Amino acid sequence: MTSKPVSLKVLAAHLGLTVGTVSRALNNYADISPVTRERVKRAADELGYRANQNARRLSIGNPETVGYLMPRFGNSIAQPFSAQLLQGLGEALSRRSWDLLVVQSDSSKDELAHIERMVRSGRVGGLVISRPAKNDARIRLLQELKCPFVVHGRTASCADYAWYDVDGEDAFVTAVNHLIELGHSRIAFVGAPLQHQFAQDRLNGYTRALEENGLTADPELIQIAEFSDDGGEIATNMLLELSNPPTAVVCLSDTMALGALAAIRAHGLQPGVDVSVIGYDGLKFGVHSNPPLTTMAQPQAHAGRRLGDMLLSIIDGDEPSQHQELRRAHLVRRKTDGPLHLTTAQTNVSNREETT
Amino acid sequence: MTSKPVSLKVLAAHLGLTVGTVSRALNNYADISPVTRERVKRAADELGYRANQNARRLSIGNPETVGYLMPRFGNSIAQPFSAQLLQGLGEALSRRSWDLLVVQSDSSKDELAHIERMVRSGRVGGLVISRPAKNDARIRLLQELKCPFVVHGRTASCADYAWYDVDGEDAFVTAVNHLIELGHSRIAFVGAPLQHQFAQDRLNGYTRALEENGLTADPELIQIAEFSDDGGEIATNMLLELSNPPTAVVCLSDTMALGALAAIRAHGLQPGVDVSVIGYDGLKFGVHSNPPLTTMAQPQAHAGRRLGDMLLSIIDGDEPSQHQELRRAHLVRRKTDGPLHLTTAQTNVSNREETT
DNA sequence: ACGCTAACCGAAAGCGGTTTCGGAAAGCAA
DNA sequence: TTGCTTTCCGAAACCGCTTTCGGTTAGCGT
Repeated sequence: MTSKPVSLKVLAAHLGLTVGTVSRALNNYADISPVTRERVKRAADELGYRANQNARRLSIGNPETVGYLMPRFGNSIAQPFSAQLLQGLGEALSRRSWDLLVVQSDSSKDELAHIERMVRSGRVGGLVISRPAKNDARIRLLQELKCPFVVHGRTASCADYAWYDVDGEDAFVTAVNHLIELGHSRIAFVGAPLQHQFAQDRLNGYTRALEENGLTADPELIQIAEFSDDGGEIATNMLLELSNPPTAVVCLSDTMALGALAAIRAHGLQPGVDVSVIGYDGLKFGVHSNPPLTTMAQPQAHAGRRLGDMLLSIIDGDEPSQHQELRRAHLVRRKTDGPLHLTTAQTNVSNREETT
Repeated sequence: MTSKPVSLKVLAAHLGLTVGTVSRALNNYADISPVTRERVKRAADELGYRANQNARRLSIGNPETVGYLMPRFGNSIAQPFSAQLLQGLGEALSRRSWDLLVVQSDSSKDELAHIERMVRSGRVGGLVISRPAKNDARIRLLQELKCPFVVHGRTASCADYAWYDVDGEDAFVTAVNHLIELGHSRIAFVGAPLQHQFAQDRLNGYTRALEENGLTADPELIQIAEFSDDGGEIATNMLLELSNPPTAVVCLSDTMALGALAAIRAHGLQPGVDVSVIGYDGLKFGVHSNPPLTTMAQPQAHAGRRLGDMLLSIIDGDEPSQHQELRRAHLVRRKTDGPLHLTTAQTNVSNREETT
């Protein structure tokens, strides 16, 4: 279907030169006279010549491409991050005119197979993965394949690979501290299964902050559910129906926090006055929730760009361990954090309503 | 850095065969005896052999890759669709083990340059673009390059290329009709600049529905602003401060609708009772807005998959015009559409407040 | 005039596969 | 045994580009 592009051969013939000469001319070799160099270049873009990249990359032995493993997402409300991250990655790569390949897999098993195929077949020169599991098989695989990679997030043993992460533990420490300063002491944690490292990190921050303030972490107040708004709602329902419900809850993500708000409202309670909630992510949508969601916002803007630059450096030969970047999230107060309102929260426990 | 992968040559040497034989064995040629075929395959995956794709694709003259042009997004709140769409595209492509390249550009000019480079350099065998402008230069370029492509969305003259779109005009007709059935007659349109075809389509639906109901479209009631929540808020503020404000407003997107809700609340009015609003997109977040947003939901789930399949078919030789798919959006009623409340809406006009 | 260096380009060998073609060995019929 | 297919594999060309290596020509000093 596609019209045949002009090759180096026809360009050379057109010029009465050999392919080698033309190639060197286009690549600014010193052994080509300035006049023929210009002549070649003029002819090249008159004929619309573009070097075939498959051929070129085969020849130079460099795929000039990196892969991005899309995180598999359930029914998460939004992945606004993916887009931003891809954009940043693309920026970093385009400065060298490298390409960005996105890869996705259904199961974690064929994700590994995918990775192996990608790197063994020379399709990518590096990979960026995100949301590592606690003992992520992908990381081990990439290490033994000796394939450069960076990870968005990090695991417990992250000493010898490159990563960019925002400190979830720290974030939840400040979130909980903030709630304690507001007078709360029964603070709950709404989380998701702990196979993902970030889920564990944030839980750790929660418990650490409690301990540091001399509060004992009540196991009842730790609710694990599906990583979605529905999960957040279910978990929060459980919490509110406890005999001694929390007066504040920190949520693993803004998405889960939205579910928490729904649950609270459904119980006839008022988020931010009867029970406070703090989310995590800093989704812009949070401005429009009911009421606007207080959250720990992560500096997401430059993640992709940084990740891309790091990966490129490593491919250039840098030691992966030199490229580790930890950012902090910051509290953005909107309307769901408020001072303790003991009476209201403790009385309206038995309301059970349904959200639409 | 990467450890050298085993090539066909070493595999052949290891087996005491020639590369040609090994290649044919792996590709199930009939002129290879079953026993050596199996022997070769066993050895191949024992040694972890993977055909170098650059070499392979160069040889077969097929990039086996399609590109996705990421829509440039300004400060739009989120691109939740991109992720889903990429996922669908990936699915379609992976069934043939084709690759997906994402491309993005800062300006529309180097987007064209990008495209030309991509196809001329044989990096991609096809392209998918989205959100076409009214007379999209990319489409013309791709046509003259004779490069297979599909577009997500469509322009006015869409007869001779392939596209997948949901009928924005129809959607806004049903939205406006719904509002009229609820008793509204002063219905406003909050939109964005009309260079994008979808913005025009939806406006057309708005005006058409008005006409079909014997209502005259009041130019005052058509507000064009930036394509974002802030834009929606600004536009709605203008509307509410009219001497004869609307009692309902349809918004170009859910994101803009969220801004509209904010403006309405800031005027001390109640969305869904004092002034109705209907968005477009069907964002899941709409459930959590204040109040939950009524919207025209588009069937987004399969877009990527369909687009991918279409593109592959066209690359296989199908006529592009055979692959045109128009889907309909459907109304999902939440809480921002309600019957006409004349009194309240007409009196609270002069409130001016600020949102945070 | 000679020799020597520098400037410039052609030739050719890869890169790692695919695919066509031809020929040797094996099978079968006569 | 001869002759003729099959079966199976090796040889080699090719995909389009890069890069090294020589060799020719021009320019220079003497």
